[in-house]
Amino acid sequence: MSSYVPGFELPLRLLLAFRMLIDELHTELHQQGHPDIRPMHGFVMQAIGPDGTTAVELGRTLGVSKQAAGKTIDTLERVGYVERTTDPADSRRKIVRLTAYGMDALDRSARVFDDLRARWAAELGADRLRELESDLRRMTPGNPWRLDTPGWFGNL
Amino acid sequence: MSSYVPGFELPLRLLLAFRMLIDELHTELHQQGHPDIRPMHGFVMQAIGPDGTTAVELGRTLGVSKQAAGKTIDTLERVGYVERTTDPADSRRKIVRLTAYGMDALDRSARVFDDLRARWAAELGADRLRELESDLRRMTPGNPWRLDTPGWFGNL
DNA sequence: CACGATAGACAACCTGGTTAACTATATGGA
DNA sequence: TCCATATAGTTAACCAGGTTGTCTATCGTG
Repeated sequence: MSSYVPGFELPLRLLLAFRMLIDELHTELHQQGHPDIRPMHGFVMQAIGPDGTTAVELGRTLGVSKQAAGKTIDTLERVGYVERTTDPADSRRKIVRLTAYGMDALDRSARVFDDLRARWAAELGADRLRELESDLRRMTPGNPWRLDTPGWFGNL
Repeated sequence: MSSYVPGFELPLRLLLAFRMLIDELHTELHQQGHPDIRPMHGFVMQAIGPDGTTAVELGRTLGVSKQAAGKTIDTLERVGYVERTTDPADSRRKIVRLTAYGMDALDRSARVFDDLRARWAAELGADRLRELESDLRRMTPGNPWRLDTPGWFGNL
């Protein structure tokens, strides 16, 4: 709105900064052979991890029901980012694993984020950026790898 | 997941910080007579503004179709945050205005965000917080009142 | 070996987005 | 003045992704 309230700016700037980075990442990925990737996919693939996981476990990690996790896996499978294999040790379980294409998306994401961070460092100075990260780390204790973001966005 | 990639931390911390503020805001609001408010409502009510708006205009502001804006208005109307009145000057238009209850939600949000910012200042020091905000402002040029967040979240 | 727990699939439902089609009303130019 | 065009809002059909509940198959243990 028009009325300037200092307290409003902090959350909005944090969100804008996040959106900027995510948008730039995906513009890059779309040009680098990943036209179908969406921001959510990155979170899910991070949650799947290098060793694979199951729908139930993925649901717990993402903060959604196992059914919702199953649907998400369906989507990623259709795009070619994951594949399901049955667990030889337990025929109830289906292990979801990243494909080479999926791992490529994660590798490229890491590289793009590093580039974007370097751009921030060039603009702000390396010291200021480190301070910014340190301050954010201080205000958001715990590991940054909380991947329940899909569940969180769900009830926005 | 486990492999530490510096570039990944920045966006994740920005998002975590945003989520923390939003979650704390809504915990507060739920206890202050707004049990039905959801994060999205704040954005929409900000977009409606003190003078009211129409569904088409709101859709443009939020970055969604006029039909989606209409549905959102329905929801907010049901909860009691907005009311529709017909424009006497143009009988096609229906002006959507915040109710007193809706304005109360915005007022309380502003106060809670100010409190949260004060808590950050107490933890980080006022100078560091101002630097953090200044750095974010520098990296996210433009006004922070881009309210197309609902549309943006839509295709996450 | 039977029973409780677990993994996954399926169905029905909700929300909030989309596009398309339709009605009613304004508006501006011939 | 009248008609063509543009605009506001509603409705419908569809989609994605979340929910809960139910069902089957399999595991593991007492």
